[in-house]
Amino acid sequence: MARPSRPLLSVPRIAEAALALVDAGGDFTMAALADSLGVRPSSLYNHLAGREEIVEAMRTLVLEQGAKELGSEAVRGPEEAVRLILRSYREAFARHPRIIPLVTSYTVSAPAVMRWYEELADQLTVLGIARDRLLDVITVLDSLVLGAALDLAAPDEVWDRRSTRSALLAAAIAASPPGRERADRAFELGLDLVLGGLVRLATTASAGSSRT
Amino acid sequence: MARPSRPLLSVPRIAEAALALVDAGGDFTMAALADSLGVRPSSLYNHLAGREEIVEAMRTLVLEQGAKELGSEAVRGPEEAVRLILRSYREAFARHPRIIPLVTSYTVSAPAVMRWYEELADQLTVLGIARDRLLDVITVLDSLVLGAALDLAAPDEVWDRRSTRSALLAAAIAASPPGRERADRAFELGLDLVLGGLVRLATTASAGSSRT
DNA sequence: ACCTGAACACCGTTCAAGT
DNA sequence: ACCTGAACACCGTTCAAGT
Repeated sequence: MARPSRPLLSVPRIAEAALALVDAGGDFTMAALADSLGVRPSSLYNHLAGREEIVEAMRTLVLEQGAKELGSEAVRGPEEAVRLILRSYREAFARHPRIIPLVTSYTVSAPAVMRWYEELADQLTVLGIARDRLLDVITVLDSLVLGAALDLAAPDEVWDRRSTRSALLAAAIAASPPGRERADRAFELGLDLVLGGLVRLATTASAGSSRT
Repeated sequence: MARPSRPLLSVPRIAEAALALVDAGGDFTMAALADSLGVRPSSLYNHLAGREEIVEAMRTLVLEQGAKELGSEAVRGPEEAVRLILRSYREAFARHPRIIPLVTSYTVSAPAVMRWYEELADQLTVLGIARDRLLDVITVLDSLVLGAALDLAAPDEVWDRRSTRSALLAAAIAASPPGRERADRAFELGLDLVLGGLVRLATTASAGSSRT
């Protein structure tokens, strides 16, 4: 059939199909991806340079979905705003937890991702975080969210109860709800702990610099 | 030459050689690994079931190195103890940051890893964390450390200064030290924020439950 | 401009043969 | 028990040919 009158493929269509494969099976191959699009593997190279660019397109797709919800809610203040930003970022990954391992070693430059960090920087400044501390704080929040997202990709039983000889740890594992519920509760606790610390950091820093 | 009088290979030797390849190049292939051991690829299968088991052996190797330093220092109290545990875990990965992306999808059962969580559970209990909160807290700390470790595997320039239109974010990126120094400073800040929160959590919880 | 089909080098893994 | 060499199916990628 050679060239169709209208293109069968596009970068977003390819990324969506790849995401569906990863959601279902944890990974994708060029052959399976082409198959699911009703096309030959070599056709994909008319739209992207290769597998790596497909992964990049998937990440952009996921984060753009998350960014949509960002401005939609009324917010009571900067602390609440930071909470919402962090939650929405984690939830974007929570919808497709299995791409996380594919996406971890990368350079951030996609506009959709950058906007997320810009909003975060703004709200942290309103909260009172000093300029020279800003990127350290962003890095901490990034670590927490990425680690929490990673936790979502983990198996339901993160810790094997039978492989410990500690009664204390075994009991804690047994008492905790499984999988997603534990992950969600823990993330909210993490937000409480870190944001509590941030508010105090902002307060003490501004008290110290009030004579400037 | 067929079978040698003494085995040329062993699981630890294979894991070490694979780790050297990953440290140098970010990944390994069975062919390159066999080559670096002076052996044919098929020989590896006499010692492990396949590539996946090699990755597992590498993780165990890295975490055992980190666990060695664990009990060696005198400690002033449980908060300091928790700090040391978290630091040593992150530092184990910091020595081989490039394995982190290979190792992120989990099932914790290796004894070396379990001992780390046992010690953490003990010290958190001494600190005053309630039993029913224990696994949530461990999950938060796990997220922070894993996220911070992931940050170590990232390129020197995590954020591309030129791809943002926010003057605030651009200035923060420009002002921050590059690569490892930013990552280290941010991790220490993360420890301060979370542990501060944990101490307050322990205090308020024990105050609330004092009438039990 | 965009899909195809054949061909490429390379990948992880299996297994009978050898000592 | 442990290394070898040949063979396997599969992988991502290239490119001349077709419209």
